[in-house]
Amino acid sequence: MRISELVDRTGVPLATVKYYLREGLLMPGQATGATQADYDDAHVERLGLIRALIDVAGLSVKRAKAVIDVIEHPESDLVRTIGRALEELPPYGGSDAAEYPRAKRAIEALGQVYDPDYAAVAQLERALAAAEAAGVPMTDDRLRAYGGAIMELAEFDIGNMSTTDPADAVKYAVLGTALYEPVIAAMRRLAHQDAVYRALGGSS
Amino acid sequence: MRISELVDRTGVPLATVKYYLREGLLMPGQATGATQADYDDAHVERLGLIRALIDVAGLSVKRAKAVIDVIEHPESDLVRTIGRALEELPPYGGSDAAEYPRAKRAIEALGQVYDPDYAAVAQLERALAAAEAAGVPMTDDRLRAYGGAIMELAEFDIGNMSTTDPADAVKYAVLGTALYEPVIAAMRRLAHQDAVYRALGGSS
DNA sequence: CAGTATTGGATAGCGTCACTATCTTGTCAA
DNA sequence: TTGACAAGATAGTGACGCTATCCAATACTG
Repeated sequence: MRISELVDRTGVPLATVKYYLREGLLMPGQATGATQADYDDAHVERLGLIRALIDVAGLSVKRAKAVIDVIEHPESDLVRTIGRALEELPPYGGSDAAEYPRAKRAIEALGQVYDPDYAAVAQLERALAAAEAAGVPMTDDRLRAYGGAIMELAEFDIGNMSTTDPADAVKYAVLGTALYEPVIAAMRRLAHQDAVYRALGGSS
Repeated sequence: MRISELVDRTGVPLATVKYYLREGLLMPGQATGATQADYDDAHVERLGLIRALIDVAGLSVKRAKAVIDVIEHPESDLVRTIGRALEELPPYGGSDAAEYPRAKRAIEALGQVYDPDYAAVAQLERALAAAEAAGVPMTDDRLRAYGGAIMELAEFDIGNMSTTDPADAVKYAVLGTALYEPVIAAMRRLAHQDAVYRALGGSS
């Protein structure tokens, strides 16, 4: 299809499609001449992915490109590849303190291995520090309650991951992380409302 | 304390503190003269909250102000007040479609009440649509697994909410939502890594 | 085959945002 | 009384994510 049809099918403005092409988020079409190129369903899908990463997952254009690059060119080492992609996902790590006391305590309380090289450790530290600074610190009780529920989530995710195709596993892991976090957040908010509603016996 | 001490204690640059004052995020100090004002621990705490909302929860300055306003001046109707604050939290709802088929199906599958007026319904719809568009659609299996785990989270949260002091409840609900979502996201990522690590038998 | 439309490619501009810097005027403290 | 600091106002900055315009080279259309 021509670029105008791609624009029509996705709803993404022409100028923006060209911008994504320039930035390397969208692969160029098959050139059929000096001023013409063919686009196909892969381009439609890619635009969907780009918008999902930018609009829903909240990534910047640059980080979205990094994530797409990782998915397109996975390394042989699965765990490292996924780790690399996850570092592009928000929240982003600023200065690396090399010391994450809150995160360390939490992780060890849950019986997990504490490895300060994981980007998520720094993320957890900052999230915990922020909650503390704002006056709603993490308690041991809550840590235990959250830990159990989150283990459930994680075990389902990992259990459903393809172990045969590494490229698929990377895509699943990265998109699963980036795109299901908003799903989980929304579901939690709804569950809160439901719980409050039931706690109040259905009255406003 | 003087403004310079506030700057030193929080690490927030002077120009930025003035900016927050201008924008109404930070309450003015007690004026002791035409060019002098006193700041106290409440100001230090507020700056911590502002940075937590902006840097960790990812709010814009304007939305952070809206959240702070709600916490400071809660209405009598608890549920409505919390709802108002939650709409300021990302991800933000764009055009209201009034029809949320994916979210409706999911919510009813979990046995909750579907009310399209909740902002979180639109958020869930967009998150589900994005996952679908990106090629990792929500399955019934996953919905059930997530639903159970998330109910656990929500029940703990609501169970620990103060039912006596409305102002406290609002603060707890809003900050709990805004600041614990990053905590949960980080914990899930770590749980993923832990699960993969154990699935691979400890080898890299 | 003339004429209009469309494309790819390049470049420049725009609006928002979150600061940041400067300047003025007043004031406190030594 | 002098020099550092403060408040308040205003303008500027750099990044970001588009968006608009131009141009030359085709491609369809009648």
